[in-house]
Amino acid sequence: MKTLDLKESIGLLLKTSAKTWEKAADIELRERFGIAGAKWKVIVALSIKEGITQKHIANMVFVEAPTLVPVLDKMQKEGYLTRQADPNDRRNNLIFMTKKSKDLVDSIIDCILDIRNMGLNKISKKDMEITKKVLSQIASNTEEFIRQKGEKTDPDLWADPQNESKKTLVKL
Amino acid sequence: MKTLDLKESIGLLLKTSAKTWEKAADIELRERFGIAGAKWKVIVALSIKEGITQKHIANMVFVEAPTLVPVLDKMQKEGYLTRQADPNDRRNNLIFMTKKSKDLVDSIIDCILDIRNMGLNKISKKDMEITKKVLSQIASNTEEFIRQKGEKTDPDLWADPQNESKKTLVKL
DNA sequence: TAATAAAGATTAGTGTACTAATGATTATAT
DNA sequence: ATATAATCATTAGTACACTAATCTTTATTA
Repeated sequence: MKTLDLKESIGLLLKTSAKTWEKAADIELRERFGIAGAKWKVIVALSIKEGITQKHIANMVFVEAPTLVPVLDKMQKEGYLTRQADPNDRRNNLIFMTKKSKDLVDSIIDCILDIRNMGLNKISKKDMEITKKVLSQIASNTEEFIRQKGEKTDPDLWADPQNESKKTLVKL
Repeated sequence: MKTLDLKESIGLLLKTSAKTWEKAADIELRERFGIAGAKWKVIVALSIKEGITQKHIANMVFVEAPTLVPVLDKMQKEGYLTRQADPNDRRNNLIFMTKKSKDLVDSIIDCILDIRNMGLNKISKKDMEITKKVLSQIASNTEEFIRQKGEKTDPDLWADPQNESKKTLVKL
């Protein structure tokens, strides 16, 4: 019977470092602003462009639309954003920031940059560039594989004019 | 108001590549053996050492003990493993493989290696080494940060004699 | 030894994320 | 022009992962 060191599994390595990073960010954002979970990403997305659809936000933060619904519900209830019917296309909800979230944007971005500095401590710029390239290639390889298996892989991402083609993602 | 390119967020890059990798692995394992989700990791963990506690398996696959309970329930019902009371410490459930899962081990490991080859396509050995080092450093940085914030970070991992000290994880 | 603490498995509750299906609306095509 | 297809938001259902709390059993300690 063969055996395999789970600690050598790339998938687990990716998963654990992603999980730990997210937890650190969550702790800090919660401590400074009481913002938990996926909320900060929505605020940053809206700081880039307001009055966009829920689908559009979902693409920007790399989740499916239904995942976002309860998040937006809660954020709306807590006064971070408003939903407004699109007069030009009544299928759309257009999302706008409130003063409460606009006032937070700069501090949140500062916080994210602090977390980034902390997380990348002792890592050279060059090594980080290589890592980004490798992770993009991994994402590209596995996405292509999934596509070949006939399943979908955030296809709206490439179609979305807000995101300037596949090249942009690979640069990630 | 500041702004920040979400595509430059390390956390999101880690999360998306981890997610896509996991999805690819899930598709392939499900297709070949009908094994979904976290099951393969449990089988690989047991192939390393049988008759271990649920807590021990949880540590090996980097999840909390309660997360594993329903997974093991299902695997037991499907005949992949058995739970046996530990005669020396009646708090423990010792987990053993069945013939059904033993017969699968070699094929599962082959499959994991195939997925690894696919996922790492076009990535040089050297770049991958650097990436592993960087991801380990990121995990180490963020874990240290979380610890300083007074929260726990899989502490059992360091205490577990099966894992040879912190160095092992960093080598990940 | 008796009280207290710790540890393993579990349950309950929450959050996150997915797919599939639905209803409303808009686009496309015959 | 009308039928068909596609799109957005949402609901329902499933899965997974976490924390907190409980039960049982074992360790520690006063």
